[in-house]
Amino acid sequence: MSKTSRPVPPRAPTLEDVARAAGLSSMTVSRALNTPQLVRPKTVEKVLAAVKATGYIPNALAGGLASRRSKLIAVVVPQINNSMFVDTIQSISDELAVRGYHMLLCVAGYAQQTEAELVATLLSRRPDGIVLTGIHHSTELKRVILNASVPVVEIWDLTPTPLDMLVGFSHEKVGEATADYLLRKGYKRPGLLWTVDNRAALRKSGLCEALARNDIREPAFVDVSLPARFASGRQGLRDLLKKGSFDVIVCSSDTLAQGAIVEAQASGLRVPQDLAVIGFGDLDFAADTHPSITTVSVDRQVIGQRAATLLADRIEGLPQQETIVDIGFHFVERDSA
Amino acid sequence: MSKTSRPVPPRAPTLEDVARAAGLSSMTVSRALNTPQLVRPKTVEKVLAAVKATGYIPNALAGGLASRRSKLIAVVVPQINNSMFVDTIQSISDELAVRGYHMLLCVAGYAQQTEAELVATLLSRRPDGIVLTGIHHSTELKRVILNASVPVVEIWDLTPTPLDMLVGFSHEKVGEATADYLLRKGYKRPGLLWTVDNRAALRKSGLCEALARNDIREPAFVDVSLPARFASGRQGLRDLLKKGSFDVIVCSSDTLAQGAIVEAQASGLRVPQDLAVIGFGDLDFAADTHPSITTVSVDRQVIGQRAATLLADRIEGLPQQETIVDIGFHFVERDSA
DNA sequence: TTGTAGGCGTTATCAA
DNA sequence: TTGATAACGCCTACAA
Repeated sequence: MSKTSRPVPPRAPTLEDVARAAGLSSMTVSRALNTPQLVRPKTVEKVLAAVKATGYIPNALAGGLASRRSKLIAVVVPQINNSMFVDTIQSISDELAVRGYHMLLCVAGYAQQTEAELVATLLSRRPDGIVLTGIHHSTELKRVILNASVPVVEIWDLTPTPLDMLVGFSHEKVGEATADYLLRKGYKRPGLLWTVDNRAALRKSGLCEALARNDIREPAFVDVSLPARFASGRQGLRDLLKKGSFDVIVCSSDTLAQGAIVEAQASGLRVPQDLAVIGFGDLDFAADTHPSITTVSVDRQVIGQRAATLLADRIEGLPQQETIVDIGFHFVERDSA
Repeated sequence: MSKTSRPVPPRAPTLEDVARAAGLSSMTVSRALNTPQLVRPKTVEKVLAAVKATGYIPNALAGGLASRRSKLIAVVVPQINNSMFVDTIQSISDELAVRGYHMLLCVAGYAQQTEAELVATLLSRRPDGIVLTGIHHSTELKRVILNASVPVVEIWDLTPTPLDMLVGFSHEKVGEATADYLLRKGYKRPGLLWTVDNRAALRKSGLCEALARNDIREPAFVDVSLPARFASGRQGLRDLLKKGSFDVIVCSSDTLAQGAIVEAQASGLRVPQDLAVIGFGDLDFAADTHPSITTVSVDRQVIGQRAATLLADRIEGLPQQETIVDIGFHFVERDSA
């Protein structure tokens, strides 16, 4: 009165179970699933039927262990809830999905120590590739990652000496382009509303040095904590206006610019006549605010798409052209400055 | 003249390598790393030294295969670049990190078919738990997921019959609360600016039915595609104003509300005197726009935090209280309505 | 085109 | 407290 029929297997069906059901060897089933072109069509059919019958779901842990390819890409970003990065993350995810990879997403915060530790634990998943945000990493992280000899793409920055591959643009040049615009438009008294992160700092120094070369000395600025928010833009402008008088406010992101514009208007200043405002990023609202925001456009989706493509190509041994990609940027003149 | 010294092992060091370096068995090394309290302190020291010396990084694929616990949580969301979800994702990620799990993030789009397929491939990673957005899933998805008998948390919605666990709130009630507010404030001619997703639809029907019970018939509305954007708010209001005249515009998100407010102001309407606007979500800018946005506040971070906690507790066999969590919401009266 | 043998790196289990 | 052995489920390599 005990084990009469099936003892109800509590464990998930394996390749072996499918093979048994199909009257084949497990190896043939594996081939039918992964490289069907190497298997007789009729056999493939049998296998697929058996898969459906058994409810088989492959075990990628076992597969990855055996094949040494996990089909996993680890992505490390400082923050998710940051308008700058979400679009990039989404496009990485989309492109990876097309290529058959899954995305392991890790939020590192802006502390280097944390990033090094995170990457170490991520490597235990044996990802086929890693995406890192930025190019400033602790030596510990570099050591670990180079030692693992896993393909890496750094994004959102530019350097002639990346760890491996890179997709980004020059933040210094963004700063310079902004300075050029200010000079061309005849602005003389700029004020800065600036978030405190590495990339923003580069844009700031590019801007300030270009201004200095034209005899405009270090502008007054207000630091803003991350992520950039509308409210910080409003508050930041209030703080800035206490420090002096300005004809233009340059913001390290459109979100701050949007806040600054509203704050200016709320305090009776006309934008751009009384106070001009410049943003960065060309976020989706920038063209539609009132006035629309003069800003620097960066294709955040392309960054993700190219990064994912670089990794997948490298992993799959496909020929690669450039592995250092400057996606550039362009200045967008609108109504706010 | 060949293999004199180390033949440079191209493969990553394994437990075996560490064991050799420490003069122990691999099993002891494994214990020292995972359950140090079961190993003599001095032995643990030796192991840690050997780990550092060899540069050992555990292989979670092998570990997961052997232990049947992957320490991986799969998270499925419709979109990342959607202000509503990012905060939840970030808090899931944060909480999971604390608990020692990694997050596999998948973007499903809003098509059910896609979600079912995605989850099937996700299950091949043998995640210890899954987070699904919403409660509307294809029967295929339900079958697959129940069959896998993996802990599941559905988020951002409420139902007495979840697949497993659930953290959310009632969208119908949000709609009703909004209707109550409209009635209390004496608004008679509402117009709707509404995104086309399941949850928004629930809020809409909750709103419309409550209005109907008070003899206000189905309001005019304009559909907006996802993700909700500032520009859609502006354009949407233009479209809506062609359909009739209104004393209040109810938006399915604060982002739309922000756009609608700017559009109203740009066309000479005072908010709220000429036209009131109500949003949803209490996004970070809602309190600081001009006028500030009357909206419904939802703690998006708590959703993520609770979801992660529920999963981790369940996985680790910890006692659980409620597995259906209504985090509620509250109406926030500000200046726009 | 299909099958066999062996190993991927870890942990569960039992023994010492 | 430590070690030996046998899975875990799949894929590489080779053989038929």
